[in-house]
Amino acid sequence: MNDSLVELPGYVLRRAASTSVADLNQRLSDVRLRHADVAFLMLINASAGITQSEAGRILDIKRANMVPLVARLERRRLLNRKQVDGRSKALALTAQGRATLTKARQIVGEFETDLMQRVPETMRPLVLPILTALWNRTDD
Amino acid sequence: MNDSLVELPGYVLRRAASTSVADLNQRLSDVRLRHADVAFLMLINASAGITQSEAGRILDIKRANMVPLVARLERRRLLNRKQVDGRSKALALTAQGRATLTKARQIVGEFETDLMQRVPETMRPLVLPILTALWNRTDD
DNA sequence: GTCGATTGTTATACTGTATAGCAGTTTAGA
DNA sequence: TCTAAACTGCTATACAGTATAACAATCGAC
Repeated sequence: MNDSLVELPGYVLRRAASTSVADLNQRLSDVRLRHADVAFLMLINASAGITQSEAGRILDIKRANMVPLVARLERRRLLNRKQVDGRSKALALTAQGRATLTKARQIVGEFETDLMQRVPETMRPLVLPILTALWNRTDD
Repeated sequence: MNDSLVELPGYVLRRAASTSVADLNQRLSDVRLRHADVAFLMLINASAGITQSEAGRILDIKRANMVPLVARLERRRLLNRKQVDGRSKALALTAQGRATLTKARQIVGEFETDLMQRVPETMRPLVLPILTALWNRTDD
């Protein structure tokens, strides 16, 4: 069996993800957000009125861990919550949240561009299909 | 700009890595190891006599964090340390370490196979090249 | 031979993530 | 309709991973 780490797709996948997360987080420090915050804000923006639980399911964030995440972004007035029934709370971006998201999106866009640029041009069209296949969204 | 998370390679990369790490860790619980342990053991096996610091540099593990990692594996008699000069300690696998690594390698092999199987056959040859390019090993 | 760099180490802190349990609410079926 | 099961947000807590700072001992280069 092959015993060099750099030839194990699983290992390289982990390392690639960890360096790219670090890179993105550093870039996002300009807007005092982390990568998970931006994913969360993007989701709310695209699905206004979504509940915490539902957002957690989509982003794979446990209910318990959504609490401090939402609280922090609410404290910064980037989103607000509205009781939709006795249990659920609907999330929506504030105007400030949308403005901050616009800035964050710019940063993410540059990051994604730079990320793709690392891949030789001929392979680029396969990056997303391959990563999506590796994700295997059904069993996460 | 594109605003769907599932179309952002960076996001999909993170999710793919996180589900695959969880998967591998679960499989490795049979031998009471985690993915980082196996990478470490594989490196020592391939480079007997490597020092802690050097291993840390290769695996991107901080010197301070190597200490409990090495201590735990040494306590389990999977590796031993030999003072090579006044500072450095050379790492090597014990017989038990090699035996455990053999089992772990089997598990990793199955994991890697299953991982690749998720990707349509025609794209498979590009998985490693693309992941390696995304890793961008020079700036980690 | 001295000074800067390196090694292993301790202590510490922060992030991310996981589980268990709780009160209140909703929903589905007997 | 009533009840049991499922769901929601939440608290408390724990653990893994990772980061920094500082230290003593040692090494290496000039």
